Amino acid sequence: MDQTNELPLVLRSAYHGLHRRSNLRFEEYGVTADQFVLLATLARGDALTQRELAARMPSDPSTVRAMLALLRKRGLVARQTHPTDARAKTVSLTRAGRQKFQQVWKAGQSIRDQMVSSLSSSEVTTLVTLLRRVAGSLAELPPVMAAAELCPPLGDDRG
Amino acid sequence: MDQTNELPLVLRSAYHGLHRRSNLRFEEYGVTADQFVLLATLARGDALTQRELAARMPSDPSTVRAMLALLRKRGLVARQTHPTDARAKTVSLTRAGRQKFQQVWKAGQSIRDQMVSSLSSSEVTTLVTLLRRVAGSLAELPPVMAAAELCPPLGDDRG
DNA sequence: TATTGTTATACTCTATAACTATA
DNA sequence: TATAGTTATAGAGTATAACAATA
Repeated sequence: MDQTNELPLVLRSAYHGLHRRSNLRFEEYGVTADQFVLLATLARGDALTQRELAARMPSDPSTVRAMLALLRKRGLVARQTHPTDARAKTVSLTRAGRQKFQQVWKAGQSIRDQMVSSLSSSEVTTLVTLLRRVAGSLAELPPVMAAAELCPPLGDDRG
Repeated sequence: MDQTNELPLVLRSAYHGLHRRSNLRFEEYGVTADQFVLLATLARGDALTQRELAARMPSDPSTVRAMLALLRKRGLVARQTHPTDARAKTVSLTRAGRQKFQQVWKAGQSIRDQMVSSLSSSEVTTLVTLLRRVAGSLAELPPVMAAAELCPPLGDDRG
């Protein structure tokens, strides 16, 4: 029997559980689960432009902007003008932001442990590998669709 | 190397891609990805109470209530008073709701296909199995934690 | 007393469109 | 022309607390 039909719902269940539990656990630190993902992404690769940040999380650029406004107000992230591109701004963690990230990372350890409590370590590796492939498949629009939607049918194939 | 640390982020990436793509695809049908999950849950087990519905999706009861208000206004779901419990109300798909669900289910097929395009069928089975276990581990509060948070340390073990 | 659902309320995330400034 | 970011705006999901009705 093909389990493809069940994959979306079980993926949602797993993510929802993680998200909900993270929000509860992180509440005392004053950050949401999504804000933590932003902090974690900056901790991995500092001084990203807002668009790079959005692409890596992943999230929408305008969503990221709204999140950054909240985090900046709280002094956890700061902006600098991009060294070579005057349009762009780079974003990085402040000292307080790095500290907050480390605290929350530590607070989240029990959730990560819980999450894999019914998996062997090789199963964890398998799961990460398969999820990475799924994420990759869903990341960009498939070229066929993108092309089909951009180009109306042509009468001939000049050009 | 332990990949547990990466699991949350890659789980989020996969889910985010699915969610975003579903919202785009379902837009012409006037339903969101989350509303579709609600319709799908009712399609599987009709005449649920709102709490059962929330538990199965999974989602928060008050979130489900807000979603139901939107879907009821559009004639896709209807409520009946529970046969034996006058407090409760059961929710079910209307004729239009069933039809909408089938349309959107069909529209989502290409997303489900895309999602597993880089997986063999046995890998799909493995992924569903592992995700189901992760979802189960995160579903309820672990008894140890729940007990620890409710009960301050005792000086003796009477009772 | 505990539970189902409602009401009121608020915040976060998400996303689009029109716009400015720069490449 | 295309891109980075802002502004304004809107809607959806999430969640809590106080409340009424019922078990």
